[in-house]
Amino acid sequence: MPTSTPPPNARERQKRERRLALIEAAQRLVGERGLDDVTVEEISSAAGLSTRTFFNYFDSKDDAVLGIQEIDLDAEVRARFVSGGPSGRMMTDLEALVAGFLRNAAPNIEQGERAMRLMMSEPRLVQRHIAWHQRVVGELEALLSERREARPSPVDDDTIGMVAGLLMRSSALAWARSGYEGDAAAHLPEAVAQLRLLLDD
Amino acid sequence: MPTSTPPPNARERQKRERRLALIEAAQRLVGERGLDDVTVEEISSAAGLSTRTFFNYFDSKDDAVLGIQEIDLDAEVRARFVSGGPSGRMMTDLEALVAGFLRNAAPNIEQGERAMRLMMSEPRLVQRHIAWHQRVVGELEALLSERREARPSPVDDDTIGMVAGLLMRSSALAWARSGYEGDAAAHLPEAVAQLRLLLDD
DNA sequence: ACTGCAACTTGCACTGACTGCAAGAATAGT
DNA sequence: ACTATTCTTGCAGTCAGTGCAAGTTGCAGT
Repeated sequence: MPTSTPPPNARERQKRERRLALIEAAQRLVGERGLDDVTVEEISSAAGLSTRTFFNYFDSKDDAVLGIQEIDLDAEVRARFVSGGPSGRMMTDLEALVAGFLRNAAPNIEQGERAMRLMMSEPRLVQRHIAWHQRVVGELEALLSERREARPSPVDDDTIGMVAGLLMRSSALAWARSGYEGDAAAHLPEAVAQLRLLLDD
Repeated sequence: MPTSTPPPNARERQKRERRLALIEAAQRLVGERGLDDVTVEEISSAAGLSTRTFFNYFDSKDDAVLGIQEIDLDAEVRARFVSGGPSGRMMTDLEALVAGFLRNAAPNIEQGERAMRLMMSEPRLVQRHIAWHQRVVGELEALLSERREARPSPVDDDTIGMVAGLLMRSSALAWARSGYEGDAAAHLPEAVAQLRLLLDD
């Protein structure tokens, strides 16, 4: 889960810093007192910003706690997938794509890990996290449309999208189970293996 | 998606009728004007109840629109699963269980279909629907714990739960694609087939 | 360095989903 | 009919979230 390249100007830099500060404040306060006992006003204050500004950065309180950010996929990974690659087999290529998405799921590993820990005790956060996966799946479906030109698949897009969502969640859970070793993408093979094991049972 | 047996006394009967009335009002109004343009007050009014009472029946506005109800699984289906059946193979038995859940996903087929239709244009409803699936998965995990005594599986509970969720959603989408023929449970085999097809690709 | 402009912050007022409380109404049981 | 229990409702309130406009800050060009 590497961070993106530092932005070029002061505005962008400030934007990024403020974002991180809001996430940090949100995760800390929620970790101390629980999701429902922390207000947006408190989070904003702790980050030195106004409540109104908070909502310039995040759609909702839960998003800040999760550190949810814009979907950003490496252009090379993207290009390869839409051209029918890397292997030409849908399941294998889907794994590569999911790994690409997982690598950019949170601003940094620490905040990603903290979000995972908070999800263990806050069902609403899980739901919000899954909602984010759904947005990724929406992006994926656009890619699938493009890919169909190069390499049609007999599987419907909904199923592919849902399996992608499942793999993302499963990888994150495997990461948690490992004690947060490496990053979530590193645990994707494990998630795939479990899925195959179940289908064979 | 059959309805449950009519309840025995006036109180229960009224409760059920009010619930149906709230769902009907919610679905109609949201269908006409969109989710964000309809208030809880309007829904409650249309059903002849107060806003305060609305929340005695549903946790949220979205739940009413979706017609979400308590998870209710047939006792026989439940008993068979926890004792290691019906076939002894996890994937096959999971399918039977998912079919059981699907059969009781909405108060009646009409309201289930209307919920599906509304989800097509309201992403927030999709998310709420998936959240309900998560609750079902929570119930499933309790069953898996019990079943482990009778028949352990090498697959972790999270993966099993997620595949159950995927199958529920996939069946519902296949039902929609068929023009709402039969019920969602009837489309489960199709969902399973698509999943297998992807894993083989 | 100065200037104009675009982007961003903030305070403010407000909406609507949702909640706790208590009084009154409706059902259930004897 | 009487009593106990359950449910409805009105009310007051919280807080997440939103639109608006005035003020501030960065940026680019001269």
